[in-house]
Amino acid sequence: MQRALSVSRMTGNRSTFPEWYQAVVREADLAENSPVRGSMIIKPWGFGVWEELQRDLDRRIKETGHQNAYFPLFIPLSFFAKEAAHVEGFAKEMAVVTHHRLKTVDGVLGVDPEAELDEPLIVRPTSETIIGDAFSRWIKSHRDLPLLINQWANVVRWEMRTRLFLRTSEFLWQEGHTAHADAEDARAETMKMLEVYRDFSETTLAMPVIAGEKPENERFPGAVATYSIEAMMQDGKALQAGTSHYLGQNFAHAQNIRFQSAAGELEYCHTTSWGLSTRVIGGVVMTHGDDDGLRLPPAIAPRQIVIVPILRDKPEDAEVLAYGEALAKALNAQTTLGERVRALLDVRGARSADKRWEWVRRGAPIIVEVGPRDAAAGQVTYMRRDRLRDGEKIASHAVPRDTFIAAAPGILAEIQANLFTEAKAMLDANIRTGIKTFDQLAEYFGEAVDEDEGSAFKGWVRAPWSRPTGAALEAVDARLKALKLTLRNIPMDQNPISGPCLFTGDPAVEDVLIARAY
RNA sequence: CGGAGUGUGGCUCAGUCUGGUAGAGCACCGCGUUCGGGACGCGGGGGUCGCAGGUUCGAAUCCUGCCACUCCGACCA
Repeated sequence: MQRALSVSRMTGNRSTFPEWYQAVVREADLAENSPVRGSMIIKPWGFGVWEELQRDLDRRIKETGHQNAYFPLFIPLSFFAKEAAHVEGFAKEMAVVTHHRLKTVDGVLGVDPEAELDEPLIVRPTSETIIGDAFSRWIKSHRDLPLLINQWANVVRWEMRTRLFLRTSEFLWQEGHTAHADAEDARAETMKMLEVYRDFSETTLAMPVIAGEKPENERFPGAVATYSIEAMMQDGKALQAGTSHYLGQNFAHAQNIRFQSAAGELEYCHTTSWGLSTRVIGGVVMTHGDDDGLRLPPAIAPRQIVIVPILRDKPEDAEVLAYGEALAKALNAQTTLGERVRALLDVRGARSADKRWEWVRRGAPIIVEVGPRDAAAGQVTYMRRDRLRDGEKIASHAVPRDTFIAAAPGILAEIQANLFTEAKAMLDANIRTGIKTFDQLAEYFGEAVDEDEGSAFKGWVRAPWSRPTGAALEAVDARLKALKLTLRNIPMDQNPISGPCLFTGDPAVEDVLIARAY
């Protein structure tokens, strides 16, 4: 039997994992590279996934009291320049608009040198500055606070090296921006949205994560504190899947975001920002994909149940189609995971075997076949994408039609839970504790990293540390970098201190996560 | 921007060393037989061989320069 993909994800050779990832993205019709360097085309099936998860996250954002708005794509350079650390952090990765007109000279189309802008415009890499500017005008009184705004937008960061979904020059995301009267309220907001991301990731994406605070060297430019959720991919590397920042009064000072307190004093706001991007689609691929392609959690599958009719260009086809249509209708009338079931009868004129495998590669959670025999017997034959194979054999189940209709919402919920459970087991089993010294860490991850061979699966290490800062932290970072490792975050859920600092030998204050990362 | 590799039809690649009418498999179109675990036969469409120069009677092939992509670094959601 031919396999769905020509590359396997689990070969023991890490260098093939990126190839497997790209194969799944392509074979599942999620996205493709575009003619524009580093920018991708998100295809209908991939964008459908984005729309489903966007709808779910948008609901959560609104339920926590935020309102959507939209701010400009272009940010005046002067706006950006107001917060020093922010400028420094993004200076190397910005797209800049300098002209507003083209001109044909000697038959060659080029930029009109006379159309230079007085002030360059930055294509937003993030919108703290342009939204902060609006906040400075919107906020007058303590009665205007908290101001809770979110926008869905595209942003551009001029990355050196790009990968579909995981890192593209242009990507889609939501960015929340809020202003508060005091630090306590702003910090509570930061933590609240971190928790929204954690729950969204685990419940909707079925992607288990570790939520925690980023060490100071990994902070968002201009932030006082940065928090992240980190997910473990099937190659053991960490993917930062969402971030939430407490910005203190840094941006408020830079942009004059002030309010008059109840006591009549002028005070600077405390602000936050938080974002989650199309990157999580890459995370879903690398969390749930297998050697047959993508496996989508039902909550974000554009089609949760795909019915493939077995057609033979014969009169009984009409009966099969009618049977399939009635089945789709009955399924769509139900709810699962709090929403209408999304079932599709695939009536395209392709061979049914090809259609079935296309839906396997795309990750449709349940694939149903209905043929003349099913129609005659009043039954359906279905397969679950999360448990497609029993060894080499495809595991399919024939059940009475009404039984299936009644059971389908529950099966979808079970698939959703099952994908999470599988991924959670993988995460839990691969966080190594008990490493006491840096030498042990180096030994564990392999001191010499062969660039061609890659290295075997290692997962993450969780170890006590003394939370060094400044130059001491930079030294730690440099030692880790030599092992291609990074500090991921300091988990919110802390264990009792199990020993001295892995790096310095000083008394530890907490655990930190160490991993190779995307 | 550094290191390595690759550019030949939608995809995977052969052909390049040794210059001589651009190929294969899959995909696509037509017809027929099929269809319940990735069909088969016959016929067909589609490529200025990454781009620009050069050498030559003749360049996918040799030379020079450039570009793009992939992987590994640096950067980063």
